Amino acid sequence: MAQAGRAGLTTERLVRAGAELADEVGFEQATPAELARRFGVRTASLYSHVRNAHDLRTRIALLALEELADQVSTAVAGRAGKDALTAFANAYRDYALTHPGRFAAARYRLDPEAAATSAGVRHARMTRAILRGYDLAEPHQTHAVRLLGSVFSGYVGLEGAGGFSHSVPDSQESWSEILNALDVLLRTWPTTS
Amino acid sequence: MAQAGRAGLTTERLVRAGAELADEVGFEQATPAELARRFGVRTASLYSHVRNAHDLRTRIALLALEELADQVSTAVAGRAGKDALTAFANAYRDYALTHPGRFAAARYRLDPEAAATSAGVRHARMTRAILRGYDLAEPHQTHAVRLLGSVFSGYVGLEGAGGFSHSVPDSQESWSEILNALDVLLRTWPTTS
DNA sequence: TAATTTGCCTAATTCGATTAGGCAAATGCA
DNA sequence: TGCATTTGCCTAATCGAATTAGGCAAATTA
Repeated sequence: MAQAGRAGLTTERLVRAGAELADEVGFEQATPAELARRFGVRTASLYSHVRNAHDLRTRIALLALEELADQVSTAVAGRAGKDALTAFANAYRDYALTHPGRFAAARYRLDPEAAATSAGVRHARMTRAILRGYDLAEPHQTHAVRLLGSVFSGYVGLEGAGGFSHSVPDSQESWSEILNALDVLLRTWPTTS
Repeated sequence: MAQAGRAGLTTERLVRAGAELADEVGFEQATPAELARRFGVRTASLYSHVRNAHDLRTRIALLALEELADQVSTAVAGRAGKDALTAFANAYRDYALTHPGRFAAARYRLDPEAAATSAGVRHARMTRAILRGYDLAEPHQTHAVRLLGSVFSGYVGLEGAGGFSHSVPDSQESWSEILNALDVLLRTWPTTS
C-alpha cells in the first residue's frame, strides 16, 4: 500500500479492494478516488485497469452477484422443500448482513451487456429450483418465483435500511415466521382467484 | 425560468421541481447543479433555500413519502379485507410506476431527525390497518406487517429495475396472483412453526 | 545487456458542491 | 411618495472527484 516502486495494481485486485471498501463505507462511497488512496497511488493510475467509475462499480456488482450465487448454491445443495427454502433465504440474508456494500452493489443497475455475463441467470435458476419441492405448474411457478424474490430482496432491503431495528419483536423472529408462512403458502398456493 | 430579474426561488418550489427532475432523470441525477440549470439561475443561488445537496434530497424524500401516504390512504379509505389489501398495494405500485424518481427518493436514507418528521409513521399505521380485516394477534400481526412491506417494496423495486420486463407471464399477472396469494395467506396465517 | 513492454506518475481539464460577500430589486415604513 | 431595510440572486473563489494525455522508470524479454 506504500509508494515504493509499483503498487501492483490489477483489475482483479482493484475490484476486490473496491468490494471491501464498499462494505466498509457503503457502495456509493466506494469511489475511484478513495480506492486510489487505499492503494497509495494517484487516482489517474486506476484508469489503466478499469475504464471509469461506472466500470469499477459494474465489476464490483458482478463480483457480488457471483459470490452471492456461490453462497446460495452451496447452502441449497442437497436440500429440498422447506429446508431448501430456508437455506436459500438465510444464505441470501446472511450475505447481505455480512457484506452490506457488496449487497448494495448486487443491486446496481447493470447495462444489458454486463447483465448478460452476470450470475443473474444462476440466481433465477436457483430460485426456480427451490420450487421443485413444491407442486407448482406454470404460470403459477413464475408468480411464486417473483414473490420469493420480492420477499427476500424486500425484507433484506428494509432490514438493512434500519426498518426493523430497535423494535419488537426481533427481526430474526419475523424472518423465521415469514419463511414458515411462505412454506405454507407454497404448499397451498391458490391456483384460482 | 428565464433570467430577467428574479427567478422566484423558494424552498417549496425547489423541492417540487426537484421531485419532477428526479422522475425525469432519476433521483441520483437530481442534483443542485441540474436543478439550478432548470431554473436558469446559478447553482450558488440555491443555497439560500436549501442547506446543501443532502438537505435537498431529504426534502424530496419527505415530499415523496407524504404523497405516497396520501395516495395510499385515499385508496384504502372505506375498504377492508382483501379490498383494502389490493387497494393499498395498487396505490403503492402505481405511485412507483408513475413517479420512479420520487419513489427512489422515498427510499433515501433519512437521518433520525428527518425520519421523525416524515410520513413514515402514517405508512406504518396504514399497513397495520390493512390487517384489521384479518384476525391476527401479536406478534403475528407485526410479522405480517413486515411481510407485506417486504413484498410491496421488493416487488416494486425489482419491477422498476427491469426484473420482470420482457418476460412471460406479464408482470401485472404476477402482481394480481401474488396479492391473491397474500390474501389467502393472511386469512390462514400459521401461528405455529 | 539491450530492447520492449508496462505501470504509475505529473499535468491539465472539466464539472459539481459549497462559502463569502456584493448589488439591485422588492418590501416596509414614515 | 421617498427612504431604509430586507431579501434574492449574482460573481468570485475554493475544493475535490473524474477523466485524458503524455512521460519516465521499472519489469520483462530476448
